[in-house]
Amino acid sequence: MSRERVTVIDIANAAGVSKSTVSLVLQGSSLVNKTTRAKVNAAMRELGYVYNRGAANLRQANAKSKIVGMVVNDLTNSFFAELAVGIDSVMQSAGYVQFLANTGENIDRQREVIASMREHGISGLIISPARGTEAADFAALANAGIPVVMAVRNVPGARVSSLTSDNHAGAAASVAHLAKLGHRRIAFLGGFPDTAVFTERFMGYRDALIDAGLDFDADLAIGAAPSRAGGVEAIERAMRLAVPPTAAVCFNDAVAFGVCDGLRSRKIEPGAEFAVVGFDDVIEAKTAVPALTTVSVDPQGMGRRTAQLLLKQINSGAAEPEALVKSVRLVVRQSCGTGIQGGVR
Amino acid sequence: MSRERVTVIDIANAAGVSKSTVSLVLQGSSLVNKTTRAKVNAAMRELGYVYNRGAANLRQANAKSKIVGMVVNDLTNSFFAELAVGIDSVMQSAGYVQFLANTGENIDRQREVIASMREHGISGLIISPARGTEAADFAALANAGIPVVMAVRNVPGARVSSLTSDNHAGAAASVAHLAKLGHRRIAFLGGFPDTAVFTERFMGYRDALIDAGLDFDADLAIGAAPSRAGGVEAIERAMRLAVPPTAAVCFNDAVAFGVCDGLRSRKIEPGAEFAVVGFDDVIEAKTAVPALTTVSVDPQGMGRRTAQLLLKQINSGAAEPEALVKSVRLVVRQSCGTGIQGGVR
DNA sequence: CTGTTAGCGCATTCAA
DNA sequence: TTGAATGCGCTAACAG
Repeated sequence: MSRERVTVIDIANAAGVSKSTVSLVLQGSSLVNKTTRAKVNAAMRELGYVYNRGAANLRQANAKSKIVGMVVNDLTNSFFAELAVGIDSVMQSAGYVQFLANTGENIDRQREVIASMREHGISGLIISPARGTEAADFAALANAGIPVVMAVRNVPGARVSSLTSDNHAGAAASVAHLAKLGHRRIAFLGGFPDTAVFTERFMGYRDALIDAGLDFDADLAIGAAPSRAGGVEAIERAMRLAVPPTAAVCFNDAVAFGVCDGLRSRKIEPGAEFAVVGFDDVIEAKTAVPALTTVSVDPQGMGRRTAQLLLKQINSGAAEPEALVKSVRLVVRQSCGTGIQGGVR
Repeated sequence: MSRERVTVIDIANAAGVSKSTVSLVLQGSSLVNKTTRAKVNAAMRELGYVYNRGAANLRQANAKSKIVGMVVNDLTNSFFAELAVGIDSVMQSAGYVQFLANTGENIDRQREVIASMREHGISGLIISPARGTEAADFAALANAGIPVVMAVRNVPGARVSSLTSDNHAGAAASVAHLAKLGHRRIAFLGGFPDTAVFTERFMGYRDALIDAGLDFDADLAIGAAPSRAGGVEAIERAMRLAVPPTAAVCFNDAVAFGVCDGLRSRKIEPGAEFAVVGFDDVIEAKTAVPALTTVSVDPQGMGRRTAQLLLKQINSGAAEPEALVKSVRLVVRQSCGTGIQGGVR
């Protein structure tokens, strides 16, 4: 039954009052009589009235729409899924609804969805930009006074807020941790030097080596796919060196898993005989490999902070002040869980 | 610079035409002169005009809003994240934008977000309902002629479309597979009998045993948490039986991992000496354990089909016909990947 | 406390 | 081919 839309005027008639009285009731105004209010509410319930935010928003001069956009480069990556959940959590509490779009690193799609979201009246945007995103992609938004905050990834020239994790510090902390355990040959395994994230982590590793009074040996930095297979490959190459490492900082946890696989196939027990540290990118909180030290970023917490930052910008009206926030919770810990919590469908 | 909103009238003035001419250009009408069209387009570009879909939609009598809602019980579970990506993919292609909300199994939140989405004018809803969802939760939507399709989970009494996977057939296929390999003592490990999914899989297991001419032995059905730890626990109990099993159907892949862990700690090689089959719920496509047979549901494909179903319902106008679709791709395969693809931030 | 009037940005008649 | 008028559902002034 595609019922006709029930409008304020319908319920006004039903309640025997005028539209504006109904409007006042809707806004919870105290200027309306209790009994009148009750009658109006009753009518709304009976007729199945639903508030039309689109119309309301249209009327207000330059109101904020209680809608935000959220575009993610890869929701398939559970890091971003967790990020989305964190964002969603605070947005819901703040009475917002969010558009979600997955770009899959496709920049044309990204442009389309941003344009589409604008037409739909978002009052803010959180974006983890696809590779190749340019500062110009945010010009229109910024120009229209719509706050944008970038999460996880950053686009150099863009004059918008951003919230990224401190990759440099994380890698440095990992090295310091291993150095303190007595390791002197520490490898950096996995990843390709074509991303900002890689560069940051690698530089952190490099700088920390020097800080710890250790030499930087280029042979110990072995690039490989940021996957489990890549980790296997990298550790194989590493162990074939004349003087193999005794510990490794891995580009991410997938690589770290692969490194553990490779070590085990050589009858070396990871953790005990060979120390492995990995960034919690892929599997993060849900999984933990015993005796594997991880650098954790808490994607949900990052999402919440991102959302809060956007809300602040929206409310402050002046979206001008582009706060370039950096760093989030990032701890080196010894994990000991049994891994892979049971998600249930 | 919180610029004033640029409206059709602004660009009409700039182009030296009337508002309705602009409107015609916006709709790509062929009733407008080429040069005029060019002038209008130029003006739009210069002034940075953005189409206001809210207003446009308000004007039309009972237009469909090109917005759909999507509420998920747990986006943290990568099965649902993949599902969301599949849905997003076809919705984007169809020119829709989608609201996303994560309920975290909280039914009050679910009611709130559904109400909120209605107020924002969704023209359809895809929902993987939180536990405890009642048929009545969809009454308002259905009454307003807004199509709803449930994904993955089903709510018995609800008169809305749904798309669920064929759990019974999957479990049965697993048993048949193991029986053909010569196994006669096949266990069902993990999960708790408080969910429909468990019941369906368990019944599939049970029915298939009988079909294969094997006895159903209640001792071989061992409940445990649907997690890796649960899998360890279940296989421990199973192997302590007087006549232990030689193969197992696991409630999900997390359990299967745990079972493999448990077997290895007993120096039994999973796959070779003991056959393990698990549903791909948690880690699905991204991970694969060598020599572990999995029953795969392809969440993205399921998402795409779900979205298509919703679009069909939206376009058919009459949302009445609640098609109770069932079953999606579900194959028994021998996986052999290295597992955990490298997601990159 | 409640009703009247006007208009948000747009699309759709109807004339010109 | 284009301009003038009308209304979608709602809020914002004012009057009463």
